Amino acid sequence: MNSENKKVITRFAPSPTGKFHVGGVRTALYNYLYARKNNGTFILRSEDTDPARSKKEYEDYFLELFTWLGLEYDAFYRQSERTEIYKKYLEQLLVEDKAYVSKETPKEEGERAEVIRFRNPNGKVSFEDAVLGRIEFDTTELGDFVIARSLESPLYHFTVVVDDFLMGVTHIIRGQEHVSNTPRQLLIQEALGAPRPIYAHASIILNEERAKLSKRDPIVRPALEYRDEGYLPGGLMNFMALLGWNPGTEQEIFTLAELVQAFSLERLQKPGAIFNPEKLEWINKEHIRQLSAPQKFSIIRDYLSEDLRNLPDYNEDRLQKLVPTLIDHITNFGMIREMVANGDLAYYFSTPKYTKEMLKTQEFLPALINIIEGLNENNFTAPIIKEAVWAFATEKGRGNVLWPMRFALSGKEKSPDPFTLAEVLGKDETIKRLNYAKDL
RNA sequence: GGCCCUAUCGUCUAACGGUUAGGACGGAGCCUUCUCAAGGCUUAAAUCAGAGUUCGAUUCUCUGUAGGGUCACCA
Repeated sequence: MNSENKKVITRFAPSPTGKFHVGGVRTALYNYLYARKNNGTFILRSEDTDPARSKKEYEDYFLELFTWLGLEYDAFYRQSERTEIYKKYLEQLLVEDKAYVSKETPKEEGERAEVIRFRNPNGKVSFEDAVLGRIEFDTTELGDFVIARSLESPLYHFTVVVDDFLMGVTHIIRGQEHVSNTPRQLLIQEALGAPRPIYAHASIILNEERAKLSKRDPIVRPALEYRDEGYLPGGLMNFMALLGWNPGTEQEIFTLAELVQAFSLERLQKPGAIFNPEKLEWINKEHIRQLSAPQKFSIIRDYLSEDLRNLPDYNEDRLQKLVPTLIDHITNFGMIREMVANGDLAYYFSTPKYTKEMLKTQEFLPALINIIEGLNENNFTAPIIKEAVWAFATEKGRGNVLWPMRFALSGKEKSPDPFTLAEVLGKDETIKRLNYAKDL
């Protein structure tokens, strides 16, 4: 229909009127992916034309979010700094009588006695949506809608159209809640003589009640909270990408770069998609696993508490050995914090306290200690320890040997297996704790 | 209510008009196992309803039903 051969330019245009919610991450991502996929340009634009609701801190919020996500934009605009530009086009429409100054009776506080209304030609408009197909509207019901409070105070529908026009935006990818806004914007475009971009209205993201995500939903917290809870940006984006889009293959785990390669407008879904937190957990876990060992280590260390670090036996060699075990137990790094709070980590760095009854039996501890004494401390790994202890444990009843061993090392009803514990603790510490248990 | 959109397992989804309707998450079971996880294997689970078109409808058309979005001097 148009812009087919032009360089692709997409934009994401949040309004700094609140903390950016996760739902928006998907729209931002799709615009980013499509631009990158086509070697195009991705623009970030702050739609801060409402002085009453826009706040700098909210702009900072989504800027910080973009940094965390690693979504690089090629240009950044602030609509509040473009008043003169809008004014010029407003005047043009006024001169051409495509808009007019209208006398009003203010109904609410802050309303003006005079606004600028668009002269609606009252016809039918239709457009070809990349995901929804042909959509037709009768614009009569829209009336002569307001496009500006005054020459210096333009409203959303107007600024969006002017900016998309001036910035050369070729593809508008946004949520389906915007389809009913499209006719107004089409009308303004025509009045301005602006080319029509391609629209792609992605499915709505729903909560468990099948309603659009709103601020009150516990899962749609401000996007940065996902960072604070220990989700990886790649994991979050991977999950969001799959809400309303699929690659057409059975691949489910993607890096950002892979998403860029796989993305296409054609595979955007029509039906609304429910935000499913369990799948996020799984996807995030897969991303955690793909981290390098040093990355895992340093992130885990960041989630440790001061108290834990101050434990008498705290040392990072031991933490290093603990990493694979910890990674196995988490789907996000916030769970490390929980483990610390629940006391599931303290025993690695301080001698556990427990009573002799909890060991169930001390009978086989001396023999067990003997076996472990015989192992080489430089090759003290879980498989080797298991191999050394297994036959003995089987002979005496595994629960009679393994439970006291594990308990002596952890002081916990639940913990990783005793061999893993022993490896992390090292030979000396293991024997020390076993002796303590034996003599209790 | 007007206008607009949508309809495949509980969820995310796949399927040139011809498939035993596939995969994943979650669930269940089994294996492993001193505990808790992880892991491996297995398994249950869906085409909203009714007409029509067609040799043949998940797929196309219509109607119904259900759900959702949107109706600002917000964006």
